[in-house]
Amino acid sequence: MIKEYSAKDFIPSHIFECGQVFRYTKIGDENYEIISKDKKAIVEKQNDKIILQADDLDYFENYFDLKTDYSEIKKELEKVPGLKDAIEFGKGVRILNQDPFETIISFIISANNNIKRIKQILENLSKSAGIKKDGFYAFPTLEQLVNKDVDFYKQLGLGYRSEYIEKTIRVMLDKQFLIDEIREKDTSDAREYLMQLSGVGPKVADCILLFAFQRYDVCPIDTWMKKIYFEFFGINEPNVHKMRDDFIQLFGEHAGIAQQYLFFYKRSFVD
DNA sequence: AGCCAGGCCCATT
DNA sequence: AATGGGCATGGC
Repeated sequence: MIKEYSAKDFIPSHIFECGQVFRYTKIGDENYEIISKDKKAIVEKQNDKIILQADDLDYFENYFDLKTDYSEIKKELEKVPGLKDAIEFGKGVRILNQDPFETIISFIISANNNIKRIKQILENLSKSAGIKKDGFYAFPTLEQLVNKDVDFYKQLGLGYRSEYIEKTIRVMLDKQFLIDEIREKDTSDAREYLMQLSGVGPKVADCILLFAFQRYDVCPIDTWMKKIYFEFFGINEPNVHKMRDDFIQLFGEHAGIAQQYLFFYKRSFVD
């Protein structure tokens, strides 16, 4: 099925290459293939229209969060000194509604890793544990990973993160961690709950909350945000926790979205 | 060749 | 609560 949408506040390259998601392939100018969970879509921007092609359009309408008005959010954030350039640069960024399980596993793997290799590992994982669909491999489910041991992950190149994934899968299987519990908690409690998982620390927890639970009042502090901190506050702050608090105080309830504009902007100078 | 990557775990203080 | 060392692997 195929359907058209307004391209207001929607630029595929900004959405996919701002670091929130890994299973995408550029197939042309503002034309991307995206795999989420066990579904695939093709997205292309043509002038002021977004053309979306997928078997499950409902899923991807929610995935792209088409109901949220980013003009309002950007208007608020632009008032913060130092954000305007980054927002202008990444004006087509939207925060996706990603699958919680896939996001948890993906961002455990993302820790102290580079994006190119993260993408490769997630493809390896899908190919070797997910089911084959029409022309792609679905992301593995919890059930498909419960029988995998540490060596399985090591062979896929996960390195020392193999133990984290294996433990996390086991805890989920034992029902000591329930994804649905997260929705019931406020952001702070949800963050603590997520950090029970092996391989989930403050930064990964923030990414999961931001990318899979629409919690915008977080601020993932990675190596890039550490570099950006000095530009905003003029000091070299060694305490990551304080950095996060300072950013959230400055950016407000949409700090997580501000962080995405900054991450995308800062990284663009390297690539 | 050596530093770095969307950091976390664990021991120690 | 906070600090510091160690860590698999590969991109650049």
